[in-house]
Amino acid sequence: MRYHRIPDETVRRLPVYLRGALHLSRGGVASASSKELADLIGVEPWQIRKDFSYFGDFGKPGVGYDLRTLVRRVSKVLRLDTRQKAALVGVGNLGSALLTYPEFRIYGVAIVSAFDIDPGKIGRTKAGVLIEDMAALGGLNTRDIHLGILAVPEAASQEVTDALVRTGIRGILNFAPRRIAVPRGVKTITIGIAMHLARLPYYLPGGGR
Amino acid sequence: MRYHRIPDETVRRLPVYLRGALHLSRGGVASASSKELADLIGVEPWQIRKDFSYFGDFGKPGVGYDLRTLVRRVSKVLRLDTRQKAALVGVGNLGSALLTYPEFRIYGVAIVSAFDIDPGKIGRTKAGVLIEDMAALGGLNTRDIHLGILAVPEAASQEVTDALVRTGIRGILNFAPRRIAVPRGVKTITIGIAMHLARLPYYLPGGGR
DNA sequence: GTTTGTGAATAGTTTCACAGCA
DNA sequence: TGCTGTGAAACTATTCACAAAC
Repeated sequence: MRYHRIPDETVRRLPVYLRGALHLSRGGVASASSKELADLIGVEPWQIRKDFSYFGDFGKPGVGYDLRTLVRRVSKVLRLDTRQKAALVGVGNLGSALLTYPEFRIYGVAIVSAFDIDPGKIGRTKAGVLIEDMAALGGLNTRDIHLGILAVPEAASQEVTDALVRTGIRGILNFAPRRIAVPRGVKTITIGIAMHLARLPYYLPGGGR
Repeated sequence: MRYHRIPDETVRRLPVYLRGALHLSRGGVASASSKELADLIGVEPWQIRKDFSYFGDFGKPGVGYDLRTLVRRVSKVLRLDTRQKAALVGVGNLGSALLTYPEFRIYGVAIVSAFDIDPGKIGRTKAGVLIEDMAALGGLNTRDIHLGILAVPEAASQEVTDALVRTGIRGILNFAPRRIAVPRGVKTITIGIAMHLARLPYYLPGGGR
């Protein structure tokens, strides 16, 4: 195995592989070949082998991958081997849905803190998480929380981002429909839900493009 | 201008440009250069010019792009020049949030139909949309609905997808955390919310990768 | 002078095909 | 024999730099 930088596209696929491996593993399967894994999750086997080769060398020729090892190695690369905590900002419709979203558990990421600006929500508890006043956003640095989930209206997104960065957040999952500015060393991933829906019609058949 | 196939990555960025252009246009601005647009939305100017060059030729050297023209051309390419209708399946927490999601309006896409399996929800109205019985999913082909939004649990996703395809849906925005199988001619875009969050820790600083 | 549109150069990603290990 | 790991080839996308248009 050679020490390559791991391509971003590979990093993007790792959670997919991890989910598939966990699924098989929990079903009692001990090992799987790249082909079996690929068929399960809908990619090509060589893609999986190539991706694994960047941090590599835990497959056995003639056999496949030991799933426990696979899960451990991929988790470690993604830093999901230690439990990650996230703070949610914006407990509106989307934020509320995220608070109860079951999928985060699989990856060992938990929303442990929530903030909103609405006095009607502040002080209440949702999905076991106390909703705090956004004006008092802070102290996350001392609580080992380094991930933020941004589910506020566009107009507030940059301001809230700045507050998150000040209190030590180093990774932000952003649902506001625009790029947010962050200093070097802070990573943002923007999910533009409406933008994804908006490009779907392009691919509709007929109409002669 | 030459007739290139438009790269997928360009198609992905078009809704971003469209949103920026609409924003400026509504603020009373008549035209903008690639640099102005780029600064607004956080990309590089040459990227915008290159992207536009694929379906091209509506900028004026020395001046920039007329925003009305830009909006019209990009909308046409994305097929957002005619109002698009979407059906939502799964009115849980996430589905409910999507029903009230204001961003879809900007692109002229509307959720006009919703389905669920829960008898407690069927027959009720949410955000002005009647929730119908998922068992009766059909007839969308006669209602000019060709987009589907899938917000059901993973276990139901393939089955529901098949039903959607049978009733004429040709584009699916999938929130279930796995690839869904569709026949040729049907496009799916999967948004794996948890998977995006799961790759965020990889980019956290420190830890010596 | 300013800004577009685009070939050419560079960078990044996917796919192939096969040597080598179990 | 079956499957991994990986160079090399093919493909796709980004970035540059500049001639032409206004």
